[in-house]
Amino acid sequence: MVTIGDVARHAGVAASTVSYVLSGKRSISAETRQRVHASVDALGYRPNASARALASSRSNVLALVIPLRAGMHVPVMMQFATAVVTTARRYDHDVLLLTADEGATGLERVQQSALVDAVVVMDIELYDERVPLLRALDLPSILIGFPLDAEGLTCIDLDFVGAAELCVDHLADLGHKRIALLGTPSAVYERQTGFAQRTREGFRAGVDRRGVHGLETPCEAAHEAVLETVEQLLADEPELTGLVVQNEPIIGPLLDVLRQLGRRVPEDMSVLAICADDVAEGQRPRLSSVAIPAEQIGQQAVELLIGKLDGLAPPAGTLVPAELTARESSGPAPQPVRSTTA
Amino acid sequence: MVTIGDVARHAGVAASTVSYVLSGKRSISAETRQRVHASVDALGYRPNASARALASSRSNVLALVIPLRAGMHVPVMMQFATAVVTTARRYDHDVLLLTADEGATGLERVQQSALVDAVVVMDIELYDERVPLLRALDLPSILIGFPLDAEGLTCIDLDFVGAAELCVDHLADLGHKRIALLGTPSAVYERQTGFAQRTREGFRAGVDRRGVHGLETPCEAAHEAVLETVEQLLADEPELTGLVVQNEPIIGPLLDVLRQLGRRVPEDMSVLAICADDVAEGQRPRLSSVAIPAEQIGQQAVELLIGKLDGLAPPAGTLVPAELTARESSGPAPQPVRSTTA
DNA sequence: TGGTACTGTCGAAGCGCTTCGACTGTCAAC
DNA sequence: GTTGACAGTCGAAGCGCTTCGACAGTACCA
Repeated sequence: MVTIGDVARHAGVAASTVSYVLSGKRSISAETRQRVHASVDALGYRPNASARALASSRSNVLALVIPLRAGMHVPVMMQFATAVVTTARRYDHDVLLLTADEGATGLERVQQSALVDAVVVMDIELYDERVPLLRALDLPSILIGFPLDAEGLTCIDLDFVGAAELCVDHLADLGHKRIALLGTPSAVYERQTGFAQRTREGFRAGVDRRGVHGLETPCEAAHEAVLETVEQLLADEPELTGLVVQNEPIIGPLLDVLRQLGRRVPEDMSVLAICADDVAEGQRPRLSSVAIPAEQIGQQAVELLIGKLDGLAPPAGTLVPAELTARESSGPAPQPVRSTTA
Repeated sequence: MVTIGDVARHAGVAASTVSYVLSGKRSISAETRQRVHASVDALGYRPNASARALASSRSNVLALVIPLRAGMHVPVMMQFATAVVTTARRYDHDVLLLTADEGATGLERVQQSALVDAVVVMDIELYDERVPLLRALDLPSILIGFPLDAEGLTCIDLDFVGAAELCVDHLADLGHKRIALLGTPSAVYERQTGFAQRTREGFRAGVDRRGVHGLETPCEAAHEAVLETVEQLLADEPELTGLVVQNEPIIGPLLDVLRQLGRRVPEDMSVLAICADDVAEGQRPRLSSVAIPAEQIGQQAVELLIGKLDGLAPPAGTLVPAELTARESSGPAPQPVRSTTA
């Protein structure tokens, strides 16, 4: 193991000089700088993370709290996680993985033991138990998702209210009068998960504003559940012609169910999804959708956090604007037919 | 921030005594021990991780290298990751997340900077570039998956050869004569990913041993690709009556395609999957399957690793035995029909 | 020509912990 | 009564780094 002292000796300078060359915190002559860098390379020096953390009280590690709960769609979470790790690395930070089941305790632990400098928290509920803790603990943090009371916290998320409104507008523009929101499993609503609640809120607002008729229902992930839910929806509203889906795992089954029930997409039923673009593209017909830009959000979250660590004042809340991409699954509302087929 | 010195003062002992009480590395009188614990609680003391790591050259952090590659099934990986984190916590360790795209470099980095004590590597290829590095780097490691040459390394995985053989045997026992392996996307084979290769190997061995006729094909994840692949399979082998699937995301589409092609499961076609139990249970009909016990493997991996850190000699390779659960999707082979239906 | 202001470098202190060796009693054994 | 062994505790050193203050040297201005 080669230490900073070895490098200093090799380069014929003091250890502190090596430190300053590496950190750039004081000006060093070009010549010395070069010599030090040469020695670093020659010896293959790599600073010891613990020593550095101890001396500087900065570990260069971020914690990422990922949810492991019922009804969460795993691939999307993974995209967030990946973006967080990749971006953190770009700013010379590593990422410690905390599972949400360690809950608030875990946050306290990593902060008090100075394991991490800051934390990224995913899957925020409207009344999240971690929120008061985060406010109290002076550990810089960013939430991916908005609690009801975001006072004093930095949050970022897709504008789900806007996403739902965009969907309603799109359908209304196409002439649909009776539409439904096929949501997440009910457990997600019961937990008061922010994104689900806000989507519902946006849906309601859109429906009111456009004067169309809107139904809402949660939906579990199993194939059978999808069938039942859709049948129920059609029983409640036989003239239903538009569906907004916020529930990635049921997208495949939903399209099957519609086929099975003899409803063509988009001729008889327009389907709009709030999901990752590749999922939308992967369906047949390709789904019109509002993308969940997980990568962008994850990246921006880390950048805001790093900014905070550098003393920048971040915006309190960042809503990433929703964008709708029209593909093949949405079209003009079918004309209501009476029994006049000949 | 309360330090060990504060605790010592509060308890009226030396700092080293506090340290020994906490680590148990020297015997301490019951009375002192109690006093120290009382002070720890009273002050809310939590050892500083960096200081501890620096002094003891043990960070109590494990690295987890997760794959982010084409064709990997995300939910299963997540199960591994979760099991690893949960188990690590049980042994008082944390988990640092490394993405595979930092590759070998990442491993070198975390080792040289003494960020982690050991590493869990997932998604091993037969000729994995990280394998020689892991052998060279003296960083305790465990691989989830087997490279071709596992000499000097500790590996653990499901016995995929056995899993495939079990599937072939099950079908052969039911009288099936012509079966096929519907595998992972071809990118996974091209990478020479161990689990895919070994499954294929077991399939071939089983087919030979039982004297049945076996086809093999990779399959991409899109719905259309599944349709094409199955049609091709049926064109090549019209009398096909058994399918072994190792490709979680296509399971849903596959069942649809079979329905669409008018093949009833299991009356006309038996389907066996190698997948997580909840996925198998979630289908209609419920799939007969060989489970991928991600949780168990992840847990055992960490336990082996912690053992290694404590100086225990681990077994070189651990193959978790495959187990087949017969559910509703497999049944006796249909009798071959000529055109004698009336 | 002296004062001022940098620039570039060094040495030492200190981050909070572990661990080694040393010291003090106690108690059993001879 | 020594002697040894051992349990229980302490102090000091040191892990590898950052950072602060000091200081020499150079440059510039009055």
